[in-house]
Amino acid sequence: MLEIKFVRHNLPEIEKALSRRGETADLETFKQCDAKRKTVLLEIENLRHRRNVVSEQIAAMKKDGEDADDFVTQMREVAGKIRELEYRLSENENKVKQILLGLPNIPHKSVPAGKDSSENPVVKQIGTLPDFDFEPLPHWALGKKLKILDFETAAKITGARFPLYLGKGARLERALINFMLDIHTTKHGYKEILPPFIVNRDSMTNTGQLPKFEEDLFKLKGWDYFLVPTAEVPVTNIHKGEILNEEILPILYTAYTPCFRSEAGSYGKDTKGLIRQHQFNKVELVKFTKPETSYDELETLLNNAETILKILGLPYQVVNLCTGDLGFSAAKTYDIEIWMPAQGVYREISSCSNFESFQARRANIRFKRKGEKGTELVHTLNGSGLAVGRTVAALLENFQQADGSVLIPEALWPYMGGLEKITP
RNA sequence: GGAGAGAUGGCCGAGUUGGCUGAAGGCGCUCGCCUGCUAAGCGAGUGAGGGGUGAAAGCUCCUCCGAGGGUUCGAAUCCCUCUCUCUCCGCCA
Repeated sequence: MLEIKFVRHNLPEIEKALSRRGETADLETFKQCDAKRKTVLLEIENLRHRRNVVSEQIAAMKKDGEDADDFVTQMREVAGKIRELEYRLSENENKVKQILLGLPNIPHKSVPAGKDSSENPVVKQIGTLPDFDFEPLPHWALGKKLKILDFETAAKITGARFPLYLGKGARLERALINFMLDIHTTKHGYKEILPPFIVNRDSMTNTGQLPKFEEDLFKLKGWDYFLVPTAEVPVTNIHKGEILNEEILPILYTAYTPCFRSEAGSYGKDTKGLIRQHQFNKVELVKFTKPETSYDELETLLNNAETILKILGLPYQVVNLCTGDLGFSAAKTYDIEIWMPAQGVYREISSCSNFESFQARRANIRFKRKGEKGTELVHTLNGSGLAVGRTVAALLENFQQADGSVLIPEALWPYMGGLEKITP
């Protein structure tokens, strides 16, 4: 959410930012309701003041045994008027709030203009692409041959777009989760979190999934609860409503969770393999920072995620999401895209974003500077470090051998019980 | 699932026959004093959000005692609903 004062005084800029993202909003209604809200509020405050003063007077008179009936009658009328105005106020406030909740974040000035993902500039490319002297298989075919992935059985158990890992495949997934968490906690200074996998509506609203994107979520029947689409939601909400001390910032959390996404509107896209599933595992990085350091922290967050790929030896590129591709809550996002040789494309494996105060304002996460009065909103950031299923897919495809086996990166050997290679 | 207790400021904790209590007291924190050092001591200050006014310091008004609603001239205090926490019983990984 953007600050109401900012929106109020920068309507043209908001409009411009919206159009850069290819979006629109009903700013005219916002203007009207906001103005109305203010005049009504002023009127209410005046009446409340009068009521407070006279009520005190009534108290004094009663104490002295005087008759205050006239004042009481008067105030009865005032109370009625206040009630009426309060109703009108809340009507306008609700409209204003709904519009505010529907406004996406303002892109940072370093975000390039563009209409969609095809216009995301590549920031860097790391690693060398594998050069096969045979036709590389897609990971789903490898998974089947190696008997470590079985999507047919998963479909039998649940339905389409669910993974079933078997044997070494299950072990590999678990190894990667532990490996990633270990790197982030021991090398990068993050604190490990294991959060609830189900969250309430308030938490989803704070991070921006709601109210706009409810159709992307799995909702529990009979509860106003949702399955987490990313650990970002429960972890960011750890500090909701809190006023943090300056000294404890930045706060760095890393968390493994499964992620559940309805993938509404993506039918027919990436139907094969581990790329687009209703359930996948992810290790997430979350930061709470002071405003002046958040963009530096975004760079280190990106580096922390990249480190995983560097250690694993997987080739990737980093793109800077353009205005048209930027997520709703983000002010700036880098995507890390992993090379998938069988398809000959780069696929997103991590998304690292600075939300500035957008989520903090909704979640009311503030901090206090030492020796200064008042509070400020923190900046929140997060990024995948990394999506585990897609990492498995990338490992299989990039490290496949002519004999159908797949080499396991050395860093994972201890996590695989010494296994260096998966063979059919 | 059954029975009961509770939710107050950064923290602890008073306040429920409704009326100068935005909230005593303590801790913590900030500034000053004192003090060979440390500790202790003394003095002052110290919630948040919003509005008006002002160049600013400030002054002033409104709101907030888990959330929402109600009663009342007036509610932290009374009533209702919800959420959460704790205790006991039951059940259970």
